[in-house]
Order: sequence, then structure tokens, then C-alpha cells
Amino acid sequence: MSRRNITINDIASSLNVAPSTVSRALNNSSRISEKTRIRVQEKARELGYEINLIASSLSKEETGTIGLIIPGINRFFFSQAASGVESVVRDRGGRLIIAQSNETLEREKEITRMFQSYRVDGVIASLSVETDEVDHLACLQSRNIPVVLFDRVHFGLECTKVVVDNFEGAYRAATHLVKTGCKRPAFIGGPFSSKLFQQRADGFSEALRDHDIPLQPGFLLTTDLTTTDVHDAMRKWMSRSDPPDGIFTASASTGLLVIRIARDYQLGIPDDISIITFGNEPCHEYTHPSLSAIDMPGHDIGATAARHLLDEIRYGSSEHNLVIAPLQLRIRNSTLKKDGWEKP
Amino acid sequence: MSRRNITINDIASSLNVAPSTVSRALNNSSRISEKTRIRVQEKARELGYEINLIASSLSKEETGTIGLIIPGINRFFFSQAASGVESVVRDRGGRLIIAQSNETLEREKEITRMFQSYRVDGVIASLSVETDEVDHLACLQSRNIPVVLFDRVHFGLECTKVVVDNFEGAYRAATHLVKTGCKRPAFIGGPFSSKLFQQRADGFSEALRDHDIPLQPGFLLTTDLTTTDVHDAMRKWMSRSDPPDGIFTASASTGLLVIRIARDYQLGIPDDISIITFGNEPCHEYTHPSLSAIDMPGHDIGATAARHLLDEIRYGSSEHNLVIAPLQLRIRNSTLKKDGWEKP
DNA sequence: AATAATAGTGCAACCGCTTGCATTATATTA
DNA sequence: TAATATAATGCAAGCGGTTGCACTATTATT
Repeated sequence: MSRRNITINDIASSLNVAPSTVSRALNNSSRISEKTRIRVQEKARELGYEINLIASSLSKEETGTIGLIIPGINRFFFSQAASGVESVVRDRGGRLIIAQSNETLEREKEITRMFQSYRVDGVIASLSVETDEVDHLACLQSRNIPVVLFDRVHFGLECTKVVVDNFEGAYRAATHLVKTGCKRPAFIGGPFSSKLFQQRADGFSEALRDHDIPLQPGFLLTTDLTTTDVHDAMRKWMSRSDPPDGIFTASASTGLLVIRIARDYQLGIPDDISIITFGNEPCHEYTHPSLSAIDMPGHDIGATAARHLLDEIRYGSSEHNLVIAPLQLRIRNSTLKKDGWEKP
Repeated sequence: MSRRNITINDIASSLNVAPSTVSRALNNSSRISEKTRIRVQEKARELGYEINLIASSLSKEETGTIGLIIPGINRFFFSQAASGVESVVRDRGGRLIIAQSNETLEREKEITRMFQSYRVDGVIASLSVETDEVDHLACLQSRNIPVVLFDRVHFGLECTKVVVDNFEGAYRAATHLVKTGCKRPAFIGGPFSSKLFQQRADGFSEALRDHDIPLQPGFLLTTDLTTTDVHDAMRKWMSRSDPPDGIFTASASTGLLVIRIARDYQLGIPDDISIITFGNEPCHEYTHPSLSAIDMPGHDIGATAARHLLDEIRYGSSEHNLVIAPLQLRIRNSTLKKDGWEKP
């Protein structure tokens, strides 16, 4: 059982050539004769040689590794995105390090420091809710490590960003509610400190305005989206004599919660109340009724972010784009009122 | 904007000490005087020094990085497990590289080669369905890279394994079905090439035997668990004059599918037919009715695997354990028949 | 056949940190 | 005070590749 790993020196000496020749042969340098290349590669296979990427990284001053920061890997959207990133990075022969911020800025900073130490070639990130400044990311850039943000972006950082059009998605969701017969739609979203929720609220409002549906006072709620918050909101709404007949939740998980609470209130979905969410999860197919949603293509978003980052690394272009990923309206039963105006 | 990264040499020369002194000071070696240590650490902070982990890894011949191989990051159980691994690894100051096999052996082999090249300190893996031999993992071990398997393990590899007791879980699920009034429970699982499904089937059978419930012919199905397979199975069962009155699915996703198909057949759940699954997902709370399950603690399993691996790395112990993670029976509405024998 | 151009290979420095051993400064002991 | 033990620091050789440049072997040009 050979303890020590085979190195290019082993190959070199067993073939009586220089290590540099071996290195070039293994990297298919054009400066090596076909004959030698084959001799070297065969010997390498014979000895079970595997390149030491650490050594290679050190001398090449690039690691072929990119770092991914997400709030939590175990949330559907982010795991989809991670999957997308991973597949692109792998296709291009790279490696991926994934780290979770757990929604704290402190941890996010820790991770960027770690990535810096690791000399990753680039970083893709979706920011924690807490993140209100981006010095830690700017620091990466100043050390020549390009950054690409997706979904949870911050416009204080000059970099390529891959986002969905939150305004448009919300607009479409609200329009869908209206077109399927809702006269009194309501909105529940997260804090406006996150631009994303602001935009979703705006899209919702504008859609109502454009369709001449008045926004009832108290029907546009901003909370922290904790379970309690959502329960409170529902209680407030349902205790009214004129409750909403449609709800748009600005997050997928909130929608799932709302559908359950609505059932507890014995509300008929969608006939008493329609429900649609921003964000789509596998669950949505399995709820009762199945839950309509604005679907954010997580995998594509991750893949796109990765492609942009890798291009920036490869070509050193410092051209920063704002990429808008397409949204899909997934109509399911939670918004198909019997007497709705529009049936698919 | 300083392009080049600060190195220990920069610190050394600006302080007129040797690089080795700086290195030791930064690593809190006891061989350095308090005074120098502080001087060095302050200067390091002042210059914005960040250790180059690549260089450090190369000279220490250890990377502080561990590799994780899972079939797919975007599946709940595995993302939970990954999360568990990550948190433990991070607590101990390490880094994690995650790679997905996408359920193919070939990709799994590729990953192990990549990990080898990366000189990860250890590997945690949950095998692809295709994986019927473990030479690629044995190869890691032979190069002194310890391996820990979880959930999808292979007993051909001598290593620590973290699993759940599939037999017992299935036994408990089946017993639960029986105790809640099922007289004709059925089982649908994956191919027996995977030990795990075999064990679940065995647990199911034994529970019936122990409770004197006969297993009807054709009620223990082994398929590839594709959507078509599940539909076929349900059609076969439901076209009988004496269909099952309870179904135990050996995977969570199959259960979700079954509950939907059952609704399409207009079956009352749980009164006409109870459903319980091996594996629990957030979805289970939101289906209608909510779906009972044997819950595998993904996060804990990952964390446990990580702890064992890191200990093996640190202490070089070659003692290999079989760790059985506890299962939880999550009783929800899909198994609470009105006239069941046992109510919680 | 002599010269120039080109292809193939080797030398050696380097990437940045670590570490065994040698050396020097300081403290302890006789 | 000299001899010895101990603490603090420095030297230099790695770790395993990569790469600019020098050098040799081969081929093309006149």
C-alpha cells in the first residue's frame, strides 16, 4: 500500500526526462513531441498519478475553485441555484465550495475571509437578510476576485447581478388574481429593508391600480414573515366583515402557511379566497388545493450566475450586467375560482 | 488598490524578522515571545494579511477541507445532511466541498478522483443508486483519505457508516398501519439491488407477520419508483376487487405521488386508504391530508458523519463504527382512520 | 554544406507557508 | 563568573507543480 502520492518527479525520473517535460506533457503543451507526450501519459496512468491541485494552484496562482455563499443550503430555491452553479462550474472543469451564511452578516463576512484565504477564483453570493453593506464583497473585488450576486443582491456593489423582475412577477400574480375574479386582493410581504419585497409590493399595487381594483386599507402588509406574523395577519384580515378574497404572499413558505391557516378558518380555496405565492416549491403541487405561484427558475439563475462569473474570470472582462431571469406563472387550483373571469 | 496579496514575507521584512518567526507568531506557536507575537499580529492586521491556505495546505500536506458526495443537493434529505456536515466542519475550522453524483457511478468516480487531486483530508459520501462497487472509495482510503458513508452505504467498504435502521423504521411504519386499522397493507419500494429497500421490505413483512396480518399476493412491489411505475402500481392495486387499505411507500417522494394518485381515484384518505412514507419532507405537513412518515434526521446524520470523519482524521483512529441514527414516527392525518384501533 | 529557423527538452526559480535543526539571546545554577 | 539550561529566533530545505529562458536536436532555406 503506497503511502506517498506519485508526483511528476516520480514520472520524470522513471522516464529520464525533466519534471517540466512531464508537466507539459500532462498538460498537452504544444511544445512537447507526440511521442514523449504519450510515453509520459502512459507512465502516469501506470503509476496511478493524480495531479496535486494544491501545488498546481499555488504555482499557477489560480485555484479553479469558485465559492458560493447562500443563506441556507436546505432551502429549495437555494439548493436549486447551488445545483445550477455546480453543474456549470463542473462542466468547465472547476470545483465549487459552498458555504451557508445562515442569514447573518457576520457569518457572511467570515465566509468571504475564508474564500479569500482559499484564493478562490471568484465568488457567487445571494446575500443574507441582514446584509445592508457590502464592504466584505468589495474587498474581494479589490483583491481581484470577481463577484456575481443573484436574487438577494445589493446595488451598492458593482458587479454582475442575476435577478428576477420582482415587480413584474408581482404584477403578473396580482393581475392573475384580478382576472380570476378577485375584487379584494391582499398582499403580505417581508420588510422593505430588502428591496425585493418593496418591488413585489409595488408590482402588486400597480397591477391593482391598472385594473381599477382599489387596494383596501390594511391589505398591504409588511412583516418579518415569522409564523406568528403570518397568523396575526390572517387573524386581522379574517376578523373583518370584508376580508380579502385573494392573497398574494411574497414568499413561497408564507404561502404554504397561509393555505393551511385558511383551511383552519374553514375558508374555501379558491372560491372564498385565492392564494398565490412568489416562489415555487415542489410542495405546491401537493398542497390541497395545489398552490399557484410565480416560479423563479433557481437552477437557471444559478447556472447563469456561474456562466457570467466564469466568463469574467476567463476573459477578465469587467463589464457588469444586470441579468433578468424569466419568471413563470404556474397556475394551479388555489386561484381557479369557479366563477372566475378567466379560465385557462 | 494593491494587486498582490500580502504574504508573511512582507510582514517579516517590514518587521525585520524571519518569515518563519512570522509564521509561528501567527500560528501562536509557544516558541515565540509574547512581545513578538503581538508585534507580528498587529502588523498583519495593519497590512490586511490573509493566510494563503493553498500554500499552507501544500506545506502542511493537509488541506483542512473535506469532500462531500451526495446524489443531489436539491433533495431535501441530502440538503439537510449537507447542512449538518457543513456546520460541524465549520465549527472545527474546516472547509467543505460539495459535489453531486446525480445518481451515476461514473460521476461518482470522477468526483473521487477530483477529491484526490484536491487532497481533501477526508470524504463523506452517500452513494448513487448505481453504485454497486466501491473501488473508487477504497482507492481514497489506500491513499490515506478516510471515508465515512451515510444512508446510502455499501458494506463492501470498511469504514464508519451512519445509517438509520431501515428494517426497524419499516417495521414501525407497518405496525402503525396495522394498529390504526389497516387489514390489507401494501408496500411499494425501490429495487433490492439497494440493500436499503430490501431491509425496508423485510421490516414491513415482518411487522405484518408479527401482527398476524396476511401479506396479500402482489402487495409487496419492487419497482424503479419512476412516476410511471408508481402509477402502474396504483392502477394494478385499485383495479382489484380487494385493494389495499393502507400503503407504505419506501421513499418520501413516492408517498407524495401516491397521495395525489389516490385522490385522483377519489379514495378517502385515510378512511379508504392510509398512507405513510419512509422519509419526511416539509411537504408532508402541507399535503391534504397531511402525510405520516418515518422521519430520518438528515441534519443529525450529516453532523454525525462529519464528527466521525473529523475524529478519524484528527486521531488517526482506524476504528470503524456502524452508527444507527434514531428514527421518528411522525403521525399525521393520512393514517388516522376514524375507526382505527389506536388514536394518539 | 553552411546557416537560419523551428521543435523539443532541461534548468532553475518561483508560488507562500511550514518545520527540523542550528544559532543566538536570556535565565538559571553551581 | 563560568557553565549549563532554556527561550527566542533564523536558516534553509522542502511541499509539487509551473514557466521563462537557455540549450540541444532537428528540419528548412539558400
